[in-house]
Amino acid sequence: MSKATPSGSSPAGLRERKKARTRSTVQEVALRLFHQQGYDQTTVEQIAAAAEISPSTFFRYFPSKEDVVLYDALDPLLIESFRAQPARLPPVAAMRAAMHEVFDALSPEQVADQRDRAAMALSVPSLQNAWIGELLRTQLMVASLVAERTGREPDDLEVRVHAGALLGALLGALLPGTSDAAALSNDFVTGADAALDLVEAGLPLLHRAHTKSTTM
Amino acid sequence: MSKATPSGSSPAGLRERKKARTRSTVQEVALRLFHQQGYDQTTVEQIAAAAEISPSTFFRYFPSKEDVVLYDALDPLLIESFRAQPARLPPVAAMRAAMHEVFDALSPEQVADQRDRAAMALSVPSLQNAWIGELLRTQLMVASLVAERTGREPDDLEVRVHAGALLGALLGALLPGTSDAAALSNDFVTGADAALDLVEAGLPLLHRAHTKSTTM
DNA sequence: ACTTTGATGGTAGTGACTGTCAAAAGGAGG
DNA sequence: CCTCCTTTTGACAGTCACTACCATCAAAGT
Repeated sequence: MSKATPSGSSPAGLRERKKARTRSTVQEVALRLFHQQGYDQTTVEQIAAAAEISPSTFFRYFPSKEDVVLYDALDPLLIESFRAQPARLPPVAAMRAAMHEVFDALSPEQVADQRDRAAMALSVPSLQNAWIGELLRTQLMVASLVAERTGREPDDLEVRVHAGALLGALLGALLPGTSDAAALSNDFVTGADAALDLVEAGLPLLHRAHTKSTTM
Repeated sequence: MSKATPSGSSPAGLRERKKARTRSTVQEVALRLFHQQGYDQTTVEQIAAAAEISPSTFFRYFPSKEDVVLYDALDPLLIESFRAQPARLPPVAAMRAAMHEVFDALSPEQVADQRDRAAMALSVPSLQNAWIGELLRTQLMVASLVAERTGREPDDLEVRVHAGALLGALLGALLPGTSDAAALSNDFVTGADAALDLVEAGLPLLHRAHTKSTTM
């Protein structure tokens, strides 16, 4: 009651702001170290030292070393945006719109950071697994969003298969070494777009030889 | 020259057979322990002791604790079968045929083992990630198989997206809690079939409202 | 100022995994 | 059967991620 919010952007108490700042500092420092010496060659102890905190504190901010790389402040935004898309848009279109909305608002610098993080997550084997795991959780969430959007149950077979195909397609496009991909050249938004196009077209490759095998 | 192969099935030297036997013993013992006390509660030391080998030797057979669960002797068979399908079958149909061919040849006991392993891999968080990671590698391989089959390059965008959608769809069907799924009730082959049906049908859910957004 | 709450640093441990080395066991040749 | 070579094994030591547990110290509310 007695306070006017002091410095503007962050509405929360002083304590919370310090926490947020520390978390972001730790992540920055860690990513820098990873970039310099490699992920496996960097110990948590080093990160903690460079960020001027104790190793114990590190694990209070990030449940594991992997999470320093995986933590993405953008995710909630993307979800929110996806959910906010007009209800009648089919899921793929909504996903496309959400991606554009979020990424277009980013500074080039932020986009570069995103790409770096993604590149690292995909190139380091130990991170790969964790990253994909993250994607899985995303799939489940996307499934429930798709469910919302189509008025079905989140554990409906069609919904899950749909979400899986959607995510899998995106992943396929983003994977390192995909050729067509403007994905690699500029922003991966372009690559993702291309993938979504394919899904919308019904994965044409599938139907080349139009063999309809009965359910058995 | 001087020896007739003594016991039939395994053509290799005595040494190799012992290795194979040990590996399979270790896996059996480990899975039993995991089933009894849980994955996280079982230490490598315990497994080694129960299998009557040293901890060092354990890691010579399996690069990590996770791999004891993940190692699947069936994978190569599935790949071989997929590859052996008639060339003109579209990939989804080929995948379906391969799955049936391999799983139909299994004893009910083996099928049960498969399901147990899958259930464990999906329910234990640490294993989830590793398992999905394994799937990723599978995706890349499926991509190259699809490439063979369609005469395209393995790093072609369409090929990768296709493989991703295929795997993602399967994953969506197999995920715990999927409702329609005969997947859970009997064999997951049925669930997988249903998923493949959906993909073959072009993911109908997608096209409800036929909004065609231009590539931008 | 006083209390309660929550964040921090330190210490001690567990457990997965790695590297090295010497001993045992498989396999080929005399 | 004995010898030489290769591979497999076990034991030891060490690293590192991660987990309590505890005492200290800063923030928030009264």
